[in-house]
Amino acid sequence: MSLTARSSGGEFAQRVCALVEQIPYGRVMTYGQIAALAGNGRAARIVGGIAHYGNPDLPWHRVVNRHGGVAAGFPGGRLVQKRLLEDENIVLDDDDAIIDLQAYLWSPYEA
DNA sequence: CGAGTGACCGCAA
DNA sequence: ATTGCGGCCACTC
Repeated sequence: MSLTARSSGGEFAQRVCALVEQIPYGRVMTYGQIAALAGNGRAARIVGGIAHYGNPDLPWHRVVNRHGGVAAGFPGGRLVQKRLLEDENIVLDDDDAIIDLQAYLWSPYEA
């Protein structure tokens, strides 16, 4: 049907996908926040699962963990994601690949 | 249909 | 400061 790609039929997953897709350039969101906005602040892990099985076209590189850094699992490694974030003018910490959430954390209410 | 799993989060030694 | 453990919920095979 319309959900051609691995769309994760769950409603929760679709909301997560929508939020990630709406993350603007140069901004990031945390798994916990996305999960909370999707309806379950405790389902942060599910967000990661959706990222793995969900639509690969979404800017998952703009999604970071509570520490403001990319977690494992990203295709290529944190170096790849770090590069993608830097490509969006996002400043990362030296080698920890940690970004300033207070500066880049975005929320749909801010839009 | 059932069980396992995970791109997390928070807390405890 | 670091390391380890459990819990929690939805998705996939």
